[in-house]
Amino acid sequence: MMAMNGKQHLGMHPALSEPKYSSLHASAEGMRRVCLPAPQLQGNIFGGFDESLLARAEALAAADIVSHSKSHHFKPDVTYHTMSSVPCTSTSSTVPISHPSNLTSHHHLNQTLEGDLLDHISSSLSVSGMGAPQDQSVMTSQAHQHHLQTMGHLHQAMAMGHPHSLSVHNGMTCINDVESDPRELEAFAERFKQRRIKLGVTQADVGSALANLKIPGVGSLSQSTICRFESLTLSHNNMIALKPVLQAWLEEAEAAYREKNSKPDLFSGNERKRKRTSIAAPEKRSLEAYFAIQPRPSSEKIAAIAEKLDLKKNVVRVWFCNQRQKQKRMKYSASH
DNA sequence: ATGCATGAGGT
DNA sequence: CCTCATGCATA
Repeated sequence: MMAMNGKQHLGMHPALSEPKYSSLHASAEGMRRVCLPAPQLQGNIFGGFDESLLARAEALAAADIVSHSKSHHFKPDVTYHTMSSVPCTSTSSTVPISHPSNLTSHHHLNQTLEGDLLDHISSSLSVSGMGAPQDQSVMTSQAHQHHLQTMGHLHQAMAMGHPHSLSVHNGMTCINDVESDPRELEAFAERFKQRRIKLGVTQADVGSALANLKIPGVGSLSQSTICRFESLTLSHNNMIALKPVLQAWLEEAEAAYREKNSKPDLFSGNERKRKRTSIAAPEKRSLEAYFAIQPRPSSEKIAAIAEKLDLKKNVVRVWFCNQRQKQKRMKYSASH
C-alpha cells in the first residue's frame, strides 16, 4: 500500500554524464552560457588567486547591496500565491516566440579590496547565523581561505570516456548502452519539434500524452521538460533517457494523425499551488558574483550570504544548486 | 522559455 | 547537503 510516487525517474545511471560544452546553437541558453563570467576556474587554481577574486566579488556584491537596500528592508523574496482563479489553461500556449533573455555581463572592477569582506562575512555568520558558541572564525580566517572544497566533486561528472561501460555483465548482451551521438540527439530534438508542431500539438500536450503510451516507468511529463528537451537544455543523460520515449510518442501520434484519430486526454485534479520566490535583480547580481568565485559555498557561507541579501537561507541554497545545474547543462556539438 | 522548488537517491 | 530529473508558476 504505499503509494508510489506518481512518476518516478527513469532508470538512469547516476554516473555517466559527460559535459561537453560547445555552443553550437544560438539559443538564449547557449548565448547566456557563453557570456557567463567564469565557466570553470576551479580546475587548478589554489592559493591566493581565488582569494582576490573572492574579495573582489564580495566587494562588488557588498557595494551593490548597500547602494540600494540602505533604508528599506522588506523581503525581496515575495511569494506569490495565486490561489483563486485557476481556470486550468493547460493546452493552448503554442510557440510563444522568443524573448529577450537577460544577459548578465559582469564587469571586473579594479577594486582591489583585501579579504576583509570575506573575513567579515565569515565572522558575521557566527554572530548572526546561528548561536553556535564555538569560536571558529577568529583565528586564521584569512590565512587559509583557499577554495576549500571547490573541486573534488566532479567524480560523477567524469566517470568514463567510453560509450557503453555501465554495469550489466550478466553474460548477456547489453540492455542498452549509452552511446547516442550528441549529433544525433540534436538532430532528433530538432525533428521532434518540427513534427510535433506539424501535428499541431503543444509541448504540454505531448507531456500528458506520454502517459497514454503506457510505457512502463513512464508517466506524463510537463511542458517544461518537453520544451527543454527540444531546446537541448537537459543533461545529456536526461536527453538520452527521454529520447526513446518521445520517439515512441511521435510515432504513435503520427500514426494516429494519419487515421484522423485524435485522442484528447484531459485530466484534472491539480489544485496544488506552489510558491515561487522572486529574487530581485540586485540580489541576483550578488549571488552571481559569489557564484563566480565559489560555486559551492559551505552551509555557513550560504547562511551569511542569505543574511546579507536578506533572503531565506534555503532560497540561497537552492539558488546555488540550480545555478550549478545550469552550469552543467550540456550543449551538444558535432564532434565526429 | 525560464526561474525557483521539490524529492529521490547518494555521500 | 549534494546532484539530478522534473515541474509549477511566470515573464
